Amino acid sequence: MPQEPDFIHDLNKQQQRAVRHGEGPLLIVAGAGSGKTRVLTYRIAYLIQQQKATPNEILALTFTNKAATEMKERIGELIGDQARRLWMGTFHSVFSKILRYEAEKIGFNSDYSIYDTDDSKNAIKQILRENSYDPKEIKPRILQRRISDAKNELIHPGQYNEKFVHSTLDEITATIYDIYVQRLKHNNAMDFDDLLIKPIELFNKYDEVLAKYQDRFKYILIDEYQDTNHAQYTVTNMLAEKYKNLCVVGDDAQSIYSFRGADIRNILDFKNDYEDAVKIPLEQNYRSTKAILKAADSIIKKNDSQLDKTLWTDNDTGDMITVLDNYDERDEANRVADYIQKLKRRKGYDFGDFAILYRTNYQSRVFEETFRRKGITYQLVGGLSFYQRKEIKDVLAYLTLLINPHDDTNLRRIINEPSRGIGNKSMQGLMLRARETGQSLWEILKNVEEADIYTPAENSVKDFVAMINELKRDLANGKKLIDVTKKLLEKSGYMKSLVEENSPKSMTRRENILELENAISYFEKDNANATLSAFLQEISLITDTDKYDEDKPAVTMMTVHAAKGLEFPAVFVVGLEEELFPVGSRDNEEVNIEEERRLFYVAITRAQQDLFFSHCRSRYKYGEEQRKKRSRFLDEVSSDVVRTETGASIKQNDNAFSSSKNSNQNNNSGNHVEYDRQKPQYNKNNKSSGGTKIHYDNPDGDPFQVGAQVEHNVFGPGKIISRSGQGEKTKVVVFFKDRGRKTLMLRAAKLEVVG
DNA sequence: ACGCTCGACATTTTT
DNA sequence: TGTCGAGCGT
Repeated sequence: MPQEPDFIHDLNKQQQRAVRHGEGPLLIVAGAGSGKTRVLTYRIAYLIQQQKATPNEILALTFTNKAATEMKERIGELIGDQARRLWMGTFHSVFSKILRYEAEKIGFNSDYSIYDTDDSKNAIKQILRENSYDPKEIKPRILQRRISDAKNELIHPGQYNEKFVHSTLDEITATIYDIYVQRLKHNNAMDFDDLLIKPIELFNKYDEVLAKYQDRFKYILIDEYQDTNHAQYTVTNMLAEKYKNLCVVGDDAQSIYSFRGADIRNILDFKNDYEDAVKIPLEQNYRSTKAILKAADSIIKKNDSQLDKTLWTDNDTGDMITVLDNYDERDEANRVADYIQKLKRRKGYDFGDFAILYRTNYQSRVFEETFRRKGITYQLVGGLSFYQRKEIKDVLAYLTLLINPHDDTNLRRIINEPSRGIGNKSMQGLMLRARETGQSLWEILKNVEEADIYTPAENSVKDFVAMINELKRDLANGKKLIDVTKKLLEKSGYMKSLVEENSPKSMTRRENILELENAISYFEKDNANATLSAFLQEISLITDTDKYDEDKPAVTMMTVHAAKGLEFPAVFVVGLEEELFPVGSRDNEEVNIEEERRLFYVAITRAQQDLFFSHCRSRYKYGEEQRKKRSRFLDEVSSDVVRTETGASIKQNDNAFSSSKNSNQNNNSGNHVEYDRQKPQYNKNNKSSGGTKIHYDNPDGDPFQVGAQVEHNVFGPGKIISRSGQGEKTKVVVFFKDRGRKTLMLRAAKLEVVG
């Protein structure tokens, strides 16, 4: 056995144990900031260096491309170029590669399309229409969700029909599920869930295929194991069955993907699944101050079930966490911006040291506007990804058609985009014919004269078919992808119609298409034998989260989900209000409050030095102003590590504003009361939560009351946020639309009430 | 067949 | 506040 590499000494005792662990199952319970990625990368490098396995005998699975890329790079630094031969990537990308080799065995072809959530929804909507359901009554989103859940639980349409039908909606789900699965196969398409469950089908059907991959993968490592769902759990256990060299890393406290079917029991029960599993906890946190860690710990303690572990740190105590109490989301953004500028001056921070974390993507908008106005550079991660934009999906649909013509969903998407006279009526006829003959839409189009449709449309179809055929020929003749794409954009009239539209929107779309062209060029340059098929499958699995650049000197804005695994010197967790964080329920689904709490825990533990919590008393939703109660999580945080801006304990700073004049129309309060009833200890433990003190007098004669719309001769229009003092010394804080918050003496300021 | 206007409805979180 | 689909007029 070769001598141990020097790099092992970079690690602490527990980390070394994890890296040195030889054969057999291994569970690493890695608390936040405990050097988990480091252990994984070192372990892989160690296995190779100790000649336990060659790189292509190691399978390492992550949840994001970003994590995979980063790990690959770091392993490369330890062992050099051979790192490139590792089987490392997201579950979805690794299995989509395996499926490309094996597709024929399960009735697909290796050029299969990958449907994202939108494509699936479209397919479902179409199926609903074909079966005389109204997509307005039966929402495709709900069905897609149910179908996805079933798939991840490995419940086939037949089983679903037998065992899970208790209501009308169940019945419809069973029907549509069955047709949906057939339809995707017919289209030679797989959705995200298929990429996980088709390998299981494959392995169940062909022992020798399973044996081949079992033999190949001597060591299997899984990151973020707490986020695996049943399908992922099953497929990895199948693969690990021979050698049982399965190493899983995770933290039950950071399980935040149950909405995607992630089952926290997978990590909690690992020791039951593998009796001889070795469990190694990583408990030293290298990331955060003691104060931040204490806040995190006080939150996670409120949850019932968790693996036993205690995080500790040698780091400084650090500053207390500051709670920002804002009037509304514009106020919030302004003050966060001010704090960023202040900290930058005082502590020598760079914009790249800050992160704004929120629960939902739409919250980013106000921050973007504010930061642009104040000259703060930022990078937005997530939201609508580049590859989900309409124009990009359109172009990709054209390209998909060139290799997978039977993909009706993508064909339907672009057959009349730009409009070329093939309207709804004609399409109805063509699709009906396709369904009756069992052929794909493309086959009907090829022989369009046999279908009985209007002559002008028929001619357009012929032109369309000719165009696609020509492009297919080009591709077969080895024409470069980028040239095919450019020709396609020209021949289809897609570019022309954008040029003619000549709006700001169409300009952006043209720019995006140019960016796509660049991506294609790069792909061709990087991959000697680049195929269109490989390109399309690769980019189907790219998300915007992957393009986060940690070296960019810009404030990062992202959801807490997207921030998992990252760290920042200074973090603002914003929008800490009831019904937002924790989120409000939807579709009658119960909110998993423990998961929301874990999410908050993840948010807190991203911070290294400085942490801020922020909440608004009022927030616009769907263009309407809503009163907000501050998040229960603020009351759950250990009160000796948080303070208000003035240094006071937040416990005294009650939520007076939202319970004043508008309390009777506050539609959140009902939910809150209900929560209190279910969990009376919440009120008992946190005396501050139920107060209904009225802070503001409301004498009729004085129009300058809180909430009044006012106009100032210099500052312009605004709204009174708060009011203090008596008589001549009465002061008001006004939030001006253009100038932000100002404190004014009522007596001196020339204020007028408007409206 | 197309394009415009109006109204309904939506915001969790992601591969 | 924004997007999407239905309905109407051309």
